[in-house]
Amino acid sequence: MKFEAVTIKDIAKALGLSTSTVSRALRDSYEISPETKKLVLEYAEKINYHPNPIALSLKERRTRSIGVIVSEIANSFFSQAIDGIESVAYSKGYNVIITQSRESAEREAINLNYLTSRSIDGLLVSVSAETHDFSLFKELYQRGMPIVFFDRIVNEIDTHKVIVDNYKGAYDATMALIREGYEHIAAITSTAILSITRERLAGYRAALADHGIPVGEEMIRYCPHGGQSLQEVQEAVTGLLSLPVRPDAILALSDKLTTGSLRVLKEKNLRVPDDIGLFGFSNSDTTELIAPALSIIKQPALEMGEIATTLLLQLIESKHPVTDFETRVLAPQLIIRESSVRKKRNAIVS
Amino acid sequence: MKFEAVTIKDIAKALGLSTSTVSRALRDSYEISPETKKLVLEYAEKINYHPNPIALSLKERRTRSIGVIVSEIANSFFSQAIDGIESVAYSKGYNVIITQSRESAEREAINLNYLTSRSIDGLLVSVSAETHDFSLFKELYQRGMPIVFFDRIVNEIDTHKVIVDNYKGAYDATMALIREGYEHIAAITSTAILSITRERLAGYRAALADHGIPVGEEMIRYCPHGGQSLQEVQEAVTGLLSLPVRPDAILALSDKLTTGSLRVLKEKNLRVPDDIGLFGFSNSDTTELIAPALSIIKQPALEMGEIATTLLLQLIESKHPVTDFETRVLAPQLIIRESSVRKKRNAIVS
DNA sequence: TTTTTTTACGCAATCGTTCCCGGCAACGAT
DNA sequence: ATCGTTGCCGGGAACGATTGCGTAAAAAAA
Repeated sequence: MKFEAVTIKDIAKALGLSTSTVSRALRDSYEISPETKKLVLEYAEKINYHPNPIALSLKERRTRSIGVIVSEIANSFFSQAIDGIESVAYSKGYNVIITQSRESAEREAINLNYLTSRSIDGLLVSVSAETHDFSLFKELYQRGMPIVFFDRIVNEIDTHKVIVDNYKGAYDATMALIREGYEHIAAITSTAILSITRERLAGYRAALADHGIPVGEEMIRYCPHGGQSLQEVQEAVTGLLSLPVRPDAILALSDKLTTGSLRVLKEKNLRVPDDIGLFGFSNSDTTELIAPALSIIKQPALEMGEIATTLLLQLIESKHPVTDFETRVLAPQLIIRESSVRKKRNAIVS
Repeated sequence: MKFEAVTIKDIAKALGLSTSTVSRALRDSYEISPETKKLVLEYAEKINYHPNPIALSLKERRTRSIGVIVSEIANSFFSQAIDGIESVAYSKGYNVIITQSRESAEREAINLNYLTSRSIDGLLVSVSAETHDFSLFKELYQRGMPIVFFDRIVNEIDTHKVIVDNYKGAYDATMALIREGYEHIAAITSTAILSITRERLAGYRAALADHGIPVGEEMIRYCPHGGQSLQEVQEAVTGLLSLPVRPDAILALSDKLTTGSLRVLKEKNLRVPDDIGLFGFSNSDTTELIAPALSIIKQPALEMGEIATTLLLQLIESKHPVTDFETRVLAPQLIIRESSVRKKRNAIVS
């Protein structure tokens, strides 16, 4: 089960040179005569020599690999983001090590430990819904590990961040519901500490306030595990429906919650959008095929992954310590389809 | 931008010992006195020592990381499989390096090169739809790289493989369509060389044959890029619909093709399942929400990833060369919903 | 011809760790 | 008093590559 062996020593031995000479020849050093270079290069090519990246890592104290922590790979938003991360990383010669927290702070900590013990050069993080304590990240960051946050960011840590304009996304979606005549708009979201929750709720609240609609706190339901289990969503929706003033629309603030809410509403035989409207954040690529076609706020996930990776690599490869950090805010895409449009009309697939 | 430094040398220096002693103490060697061990272990704990995995890799000639090549991460089947791969790998202390071929043989070759040059210990592969030439894999495999294929396998290479009973899946789905009264059942698939295409088509053909239905080759359409672009699917479906005997049902043989076909049928204002039935392979988790609720053949993707990884790690960690290989065949799950059930009935969400 | 400079290469240290080989006490046995 | 043992530990060579420094021979300058 051994695999390959050809090293610089083999070349040196075969050609009667020293390893230093071979190394320099391969790196095209000026100290090596053209003939020797040619000799070495041709021989290296012939026996299919490739420098051992492990040895290089040891010497240069860098691994050319970056770690990624997301809550779940099999989630449209994250798999699209990883897509972007991967393409940028590989094009620059880095590889990507992916871990998932499954919305658990504990697993997140384990992954963090694992990744750093594997000596990565930098870290891309979208924190879990459960994470209340950011001290692990802070500590790591202060010890010099380059970190870029995306989507679910940590405000207390001053580094590059990539997000979508969550406030605007939620504001516009709520506006769309209001314009459609919905009056009692509820919100379902994951945990309250999450940056995306705060920003999106703020947009939701602002839109209601701007229209003189009172914002009842009972209209906001939190799913501690981000909708990982349907039960969580069931409880949230059921709670909303049993309110004195029953909501006539739901704004779901993340991917899993959007489809989850629809599932529950269908179970309860409620017609969307007539009995109750639905608008939600989602990056699933089948939302238009769903009945009713879902109105969604879509994030440019791929682009976010690309940008985050580009920023991280800048951080990693910068000679001087970076002190000037930026937060890239991308525009969400609002797609209004059937689930938020009250009056029945012919299904015009947008 | 430097990150941590604490090595075995630091411990040795601080404690007035040699590096060999410290190393042995940490590895709990019998040659070290209990007091020294205690001293070393406590100090190591105190200064938060972690062995440098790079140095170990160099010494042990193994990296404790495995490479993965799939066609697309943001595809339900693969993201679920990766989920399984990840969980097994991490539990055994391996990390996972993921690459995607995007159904291109060229990108696949590049990734293959990249992964091997990063010295991975083993490889998990689901080949791209375009790959005609398996010589790169063969060569690599013969040079001693452990490889396990899953889903889209390479029959010519004798190693562990993990698949689903594609024949049965397609056979049963076709049967279901026949039983429902559909008479002209077409098939849409990706390239013909792909193992899954061959197996699934065989099941499709057998079911038709068993019912005395002639199998017209014009009823089978191939999408060279596996449905990566909708246009491909559009052409396939349009071709089918303009046939002298118009098909009254479509069997889609992969994830992208199933939703793609539905998209095209909707564009053409055809009612599913009344104008035309649809059954397809899919691992998307929103198929039941789609209108009409899709009848699907679902693969146990997570389990496939887990098994493939377990087998690969066995290969990697085996002392003796393995010669006895197995092909694990898992059962697909047939979920019959609305898209393949002709007569209208109340939407009973299964 | 002698001295200086240039050219072209080798030696050895380094990265962090493991492990083979020795070595030196202390101890019991002869 | 001498000889093996045993217990504990250090020196140093690997693993594969880079790189500062030293130096022979060849070329240029004196």
